[in-house]
Amino acid sequence: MKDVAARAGVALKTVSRVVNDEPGVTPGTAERVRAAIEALGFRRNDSARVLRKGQTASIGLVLEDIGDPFYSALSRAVEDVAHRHGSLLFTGSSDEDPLRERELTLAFCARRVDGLIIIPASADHTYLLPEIAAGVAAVFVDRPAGMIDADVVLSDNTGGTHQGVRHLIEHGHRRIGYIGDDPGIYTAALRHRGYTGAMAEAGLSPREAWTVMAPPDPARVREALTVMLAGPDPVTALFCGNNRVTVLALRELAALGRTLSLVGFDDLELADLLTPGITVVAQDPAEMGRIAAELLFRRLAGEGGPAQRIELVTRLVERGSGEITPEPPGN
Amino acid sequence: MKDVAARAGVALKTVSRVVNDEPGVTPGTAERVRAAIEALGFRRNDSARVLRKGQTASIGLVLEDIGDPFYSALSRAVEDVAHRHGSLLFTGSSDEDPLRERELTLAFCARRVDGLIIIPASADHTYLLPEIAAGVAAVFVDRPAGMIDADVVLSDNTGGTHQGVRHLIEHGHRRIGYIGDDPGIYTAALRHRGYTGAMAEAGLSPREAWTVMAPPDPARVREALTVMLAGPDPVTALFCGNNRVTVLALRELAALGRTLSLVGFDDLELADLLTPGITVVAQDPAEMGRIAAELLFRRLAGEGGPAQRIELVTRLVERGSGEITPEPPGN
DNA sequence: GCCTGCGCCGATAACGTTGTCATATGGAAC
DNA sequence: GTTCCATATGACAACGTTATCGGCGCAGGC
Repeated sequence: MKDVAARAGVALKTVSRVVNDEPGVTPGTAERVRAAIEALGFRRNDSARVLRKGQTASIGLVLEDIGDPFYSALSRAVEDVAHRHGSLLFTGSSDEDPLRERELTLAFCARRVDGLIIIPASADHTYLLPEIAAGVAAVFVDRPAGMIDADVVLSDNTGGTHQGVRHLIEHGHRRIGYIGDDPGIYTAALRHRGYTGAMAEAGLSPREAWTVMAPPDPARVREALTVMLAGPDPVTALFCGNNRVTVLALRELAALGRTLSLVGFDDLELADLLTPGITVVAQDPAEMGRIAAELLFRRLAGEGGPAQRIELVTRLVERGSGEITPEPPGN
Repeated sequence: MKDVAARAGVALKTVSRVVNDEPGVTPGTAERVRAAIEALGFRRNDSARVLRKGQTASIGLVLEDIGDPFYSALSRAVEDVAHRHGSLLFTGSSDEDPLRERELTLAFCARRVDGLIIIPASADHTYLLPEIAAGVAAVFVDRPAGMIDADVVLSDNTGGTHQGVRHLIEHGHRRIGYIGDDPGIYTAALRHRGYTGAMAEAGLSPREAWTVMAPPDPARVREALTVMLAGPDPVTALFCGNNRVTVLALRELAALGRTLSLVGFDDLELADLLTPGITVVAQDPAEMGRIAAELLFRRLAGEGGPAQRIELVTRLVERGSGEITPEPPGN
């Protein structure tokens, strides 16, 4: 910038004015400066700008795994909102590891991001308190923050699952299995609650062996299905607590040569092309990302008020309901 | 940092030393400094550090759409490599818009990223020359850079398609349709070449109406299929130039109530569960990302030498080959 | 002719780090 | 006791911007 000033025969500050489109520069001078910029291939160093201004025009997104379609859709929506606000986006995957989440988040803070969007892996976010006090905005998505009061955008996990299970019940199913994720995960626990609620509401008391809650794993899913399908009164339907479980269950069912009426939480690409079609409780990851990002930027623009908790409804997408086999005789 | 120094009764520089684990600080002093850091909730401002050191420990990734599974898998691999090298990752989606690609790239450069990984949307990357001269490393992925000589990691698009089409031919197909993306896209053009090559090699001369090259769009795919399936000699097999086309074709075929032997470029989640199974020419996006990122960091570590061009082989994943209907009698 | 106000521009001080060099301190060697 | 070296610490400049403020020229009103 100094070189540009020298070449254009003006002061540093004048170059700065031109670069930032500030008023108070004669067109002639501005033109000379622009020519010098062009000639020298000058580009402003945003690091220095950040240092001086205190605002970085960037936000950080911490999620579980950018490779997962659910999160990548969410990420894309966040990026679009950030772009509209002239912000760049840092992304990082925590792999569901609280330590890594913390590392990533603090690394973003050290870069002085203006705000954070976090899909929590940790149950304790008090480590963020100094940052928040220092002015960083944070919005949590998919799961609430741990031990601190913060904005959060959620899906109606319990209600959605309830609706999905009721759908199965209304189609005549009585023996319905449930495979969910690790119960330590917030969403997994809530969805499971939706299942037990819907079953209880219908006066059904599922066997203990029909519920499996564990990190998705082919062997475990296969074993769970084997148990559920054994004996004289096997399950006739299955609810899967997330898309990874759904995929594993479909694959293992195919391997076992069995089919079940299946409802899954989270939509799947191609779900409509499978036979039988898979009914799903769909979240809208893009909408979640959009809403969270917009809330973040409202906070950054100075919007006050207490922490918000926004819960989005899920949508039951019925596919191939006709395929759901009615309860076989004998029950 | 000044405050920390004051509270610990030491000079600024000593705090800096402690923060950076530099040698030459008595354990006692270091402990006092650490206590002050803890008490004040101090965290180093990396913007200032960047300004001073000239290295940002961050890289930028410009891709077409982070929401697309192919790119998100690639992105995840890049992130992992970056993490191993202590770097953070900026990501941005260009939406196949050259202007947006340029904007994003230059914004990353203004933040002084150490390096760039770019999936090009533009045919002219001369705008990067000043940046590269200034020391930014750049590796291109999936498509080569335009008008400049730069490292690039590619798939064997032509060879992969050739192999996929030959697979169909070996299974007895003679009338094979091709639906690809906009021929202006590098990969789309090369894949199409693989199709024409394989057909010619087998002495087949496909009708013009059996090839459609255009941005994926449901209506257009449906129309293309209608034409290909009309008349006394309809196509018996179809090659789809990328996963978006494959999905559209599957959907439209289902709507038309027809099935075709289908081979697609790019793998699909759940492709194994469809009936008939979909044979694909699989790229490994994670591998591409990993290799590109590792090359980038080698360049950043000072590795010289001419620009590299790395071409990765594709893998033909046969699924449900039994389902491929042999050429009907009459031909 | 002098003062006032306004529009353009420049000098200088920050922003929060780190690199360089100088200084203090203490112990070992003579 | 003096010299010397090593080690711990500090003062200060520099990184590349932007904010503040002041100066300078020029037009207009008395």
